[in-house]
Amino acid sequence: MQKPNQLSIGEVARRTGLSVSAIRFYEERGLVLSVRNSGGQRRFARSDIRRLSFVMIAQQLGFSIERIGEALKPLPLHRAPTKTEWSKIARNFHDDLEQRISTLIRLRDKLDGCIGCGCLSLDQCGLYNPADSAQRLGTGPRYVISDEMP
Amino acid sequence: MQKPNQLSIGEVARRTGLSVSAIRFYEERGLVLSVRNSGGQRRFARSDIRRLSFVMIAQQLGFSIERIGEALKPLPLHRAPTKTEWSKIARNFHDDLEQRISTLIRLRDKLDGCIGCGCLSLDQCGLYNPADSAQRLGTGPRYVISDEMP
DNA sequence: GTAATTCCTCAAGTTAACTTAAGGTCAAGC
DNA sequence: GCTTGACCTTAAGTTAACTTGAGGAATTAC
Repeated sequence: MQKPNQLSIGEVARRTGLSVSAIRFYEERGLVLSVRNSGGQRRFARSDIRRLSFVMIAQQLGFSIERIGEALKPLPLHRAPTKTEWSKIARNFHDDLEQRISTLIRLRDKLDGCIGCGCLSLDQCGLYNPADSAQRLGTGPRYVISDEMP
Repeated sequence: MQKPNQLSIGEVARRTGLSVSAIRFYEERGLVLSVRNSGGQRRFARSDIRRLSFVMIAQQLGFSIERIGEALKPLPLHRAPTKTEWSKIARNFHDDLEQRISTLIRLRDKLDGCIGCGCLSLDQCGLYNPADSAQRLGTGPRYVISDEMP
């Protein structure tokens, strides 16, 4: 009773390499959408494999699933997107990457300037600039990196 | 009863901009060491301010506290480190940064090559290579990105 | 027709890097 | 001598991205 264009979650898992639980999780977060069959089981479209592949690639590039969800919004759910639609998204990610790279390079250069100077104190070193940081890659709370005076 | 070279945790917090709880946490993780006064309160050395500043800088560069702890191991606890000692560590971080940058650049270039090609599938795209990824920047479990067959 | 898979839905656990809260002690000022 | 304010400890909460487990239906395989 499996229509040709309807994949079970297990099949999608096998084809993408994702775990079943991860796919359910992605659906919960709105990255993919499925329909249910008469027995209440999920059925995915073939095009969702590509969609999920994109999710995995974007994660490798270091994007959060929230960000990826944002990026995927313009794509149609449950219909294969066109090349143009994909490329728009890719270009968007490119710019983001570009920015992260240059931030990192700036920081590295500053570190180079500082090696051996022994000036490691926050007010002098110039390396410590909370504003343009590589921050927010870590996880939990990190509420106040800003200035004092509450 | 505060000796000149003995700072309370509150003072260290004020001078570094860290929160008191963060400093306690760092101590627990071995990034700094304190002694206790007669009443059981922590006393830090002046040199710990610079040590903690370094921790903050390293975090901006995107290093985990575990990694930072490793890096700080060769430094003497509770004695101001020499310039040579500092610069050795900085150089170490530099190499690490260098590597992260080139990985990111490689990925960006691949993305550039892919923009608009519409080939987003894991086996074709060349963008999806779990091995040299920007991975492990995210947080929780991420046990299996590898191949199947358990 | 029944056993073995696969799937479903919660609820709770995991890591990292801290924070917040609760309940009590220490130190400094008046 | 007492009242703030700073400090202490321990336990539990927070985000992200999932996993693991429990208890129960739906499918598939023989």
